[in-house]
Amino acid sequence: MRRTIVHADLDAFYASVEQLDDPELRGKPVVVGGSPSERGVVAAASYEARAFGVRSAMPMSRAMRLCPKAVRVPPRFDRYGELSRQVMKIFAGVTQMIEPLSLDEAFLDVSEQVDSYGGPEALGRWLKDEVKRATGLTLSIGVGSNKTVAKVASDAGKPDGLVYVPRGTEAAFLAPLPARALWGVGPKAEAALRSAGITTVGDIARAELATLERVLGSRGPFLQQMAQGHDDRAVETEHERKSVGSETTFARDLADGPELRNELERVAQDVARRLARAGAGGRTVVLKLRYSNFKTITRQSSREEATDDLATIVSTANVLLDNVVKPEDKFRLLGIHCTNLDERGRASGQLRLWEEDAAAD
DNA sequence: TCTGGGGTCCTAGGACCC
DNA sequence: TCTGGGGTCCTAGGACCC
Repeated sequence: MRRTIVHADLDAFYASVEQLDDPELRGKPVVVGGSPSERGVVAAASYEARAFGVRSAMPMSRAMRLCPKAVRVPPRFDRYGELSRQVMKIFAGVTQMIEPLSLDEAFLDVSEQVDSYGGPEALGRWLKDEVKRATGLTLSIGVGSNKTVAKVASDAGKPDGLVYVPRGTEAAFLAPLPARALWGVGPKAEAALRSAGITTVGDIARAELATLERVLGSRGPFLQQMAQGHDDRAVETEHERKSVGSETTFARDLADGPELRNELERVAQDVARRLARAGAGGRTVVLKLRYSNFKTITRQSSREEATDDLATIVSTANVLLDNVVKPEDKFRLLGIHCTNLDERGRASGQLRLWEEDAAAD
């Protein structure tokens, strides 16, 4: 069947919201994220800040060095959630086949609706105009015959883009792009591909399958399919949550002691609260520790019955910590995750993406 | 330059069962 | 005193995405 898939992505979302709500910030470099003195990183940067080389996930200290005039704003996830819901409602007015990927991004299957909107580009234009009118935010749109093409197309047009890739031109559209443009190719895969002489999506499309499997393992065949413009993955409207977690990086490294154990309890409270809100319990408690040298370990413990009980989570995590900690250890991060969620949690998970926190830009 | 926090998925080894 | 093997669960680590 001939499908038409839209990928919609709000531009520099968190930073754009801050500029929307505070006119003083418009036209200025704005960086959303934690403070440099507390080891924060950039969650989103306005395009004015990006001009200085500031990027998402960059240490805030570096961002402020690159762009000393940047205005740093702490994130306001509740506000981003409000606007996200408004935008998702606009999408829902076009089709019920929506797969939100984060607060600012979604796939839409508009196969049934595209003709009545006057075609792919007209439908994309309508979405952009409607979002702009209702919220003041700019949206980038990619339209194509599958998810891969739609996603890459919206990335290609940013910001405020509208890129339509007609059926039959998928492979030609993708071929010149860097391998990194494909979903699932990160720094490691990119480096491994380069060492095999593969740098573009077109190279992946043409490569020997055996080479790709050697370099990328079991993902090789699927990535080649994507690179050739083939992707029959459906837009998934249901999402099962698999885990609930919380973690915190300390402003300064902590050795074992009351301060660290208090942080553990605080993190556990956050997890228990969010489990309760989701109506979920987990059978497995995972303790995550990052040492001052950035080495990260996890230790987990499973039980027969799922739980969302704070005291249980705290005591389980404390025992896991007891089992690994040495007196000379210093930690920069502690996290607790609950996995193997019970049925209640998985069932209620699908609503959360629409309603809850967050991913970066 | 000094590295967040929310997640998902995959791999690989070992225990255990039949 | 030289080997089973398939299935499932648990654990630990890592790549990747936003």
